[in-house]
Amino acid sequence: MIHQRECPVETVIQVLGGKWKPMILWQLIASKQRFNDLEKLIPDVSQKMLSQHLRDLEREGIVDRTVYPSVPPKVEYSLSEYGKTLIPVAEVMCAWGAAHNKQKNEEKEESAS
Amino acid sequence: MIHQRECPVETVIQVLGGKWKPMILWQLIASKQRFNDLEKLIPDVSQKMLSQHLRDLEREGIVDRTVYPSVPPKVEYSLSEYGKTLIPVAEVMCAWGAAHNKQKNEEKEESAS
DNA sequence: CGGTATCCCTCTAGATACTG
DNA sequence: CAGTATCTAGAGGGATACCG
Repeated sequence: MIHQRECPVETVIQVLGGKWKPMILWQLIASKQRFNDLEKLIPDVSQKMLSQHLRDLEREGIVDRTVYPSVPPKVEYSLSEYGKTLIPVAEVMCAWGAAHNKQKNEEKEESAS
Repeated sequence: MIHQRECPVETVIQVLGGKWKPMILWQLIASKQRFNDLEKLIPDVSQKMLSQHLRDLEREGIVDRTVYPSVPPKVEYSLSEYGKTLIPVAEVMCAWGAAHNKQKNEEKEESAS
């Protein structure tokens, strides 16, 4: 499938390539979350970046945003049906990334000995 | 396989996340290339970025750099055996990215009509 | 041929403060 | 609760020039 000059690998990197986007995606794969929940689940993210990344993912059609008109306001973010097509992609990336990290750690231990 | 707080998806994005890295990878999957060949194959890349990205990929063990001590100098870049483990990952990403681009184009055409 | 070195600019992300 | 606005720092990348 890699047969074009403009490789769409870049597309995936753009969609997933914000600092917190993989983490957000991973949390939403587990289950839908409120804004505040995501803030707690991803300790170091700022409100600004969380909001911005969620809006990016929403614009790509990956995340659904549901507003409940209550007081206090309640907003739920969830993986859309389309967003679920990203799960197998994320799994493959995750597997290679985990193996790669493991190998790099082993290299570090070798050089330390 | 997505079952940890620190999702290694980020690792893949870091490894492949330079502006020209997917393109470089794609060219090296096709066949080994000299520095100058890559410059021609990737029209808009600067020498600086090509060099830098190649060094990044080399450090990650994905690309092999072979220097032939001749005059004029000759350097060949090729995908390492380890680097080949990235091919299936790139294929999955490529497939999703292509489908995503296609869908976004269709949306644009709809709104234009 | 196959690079480095330097300068500059833009874009992302963080900190902080404020709001419906 | 769920954001937006503003300012700033730092990394990534481009242009240009030079080198073994």
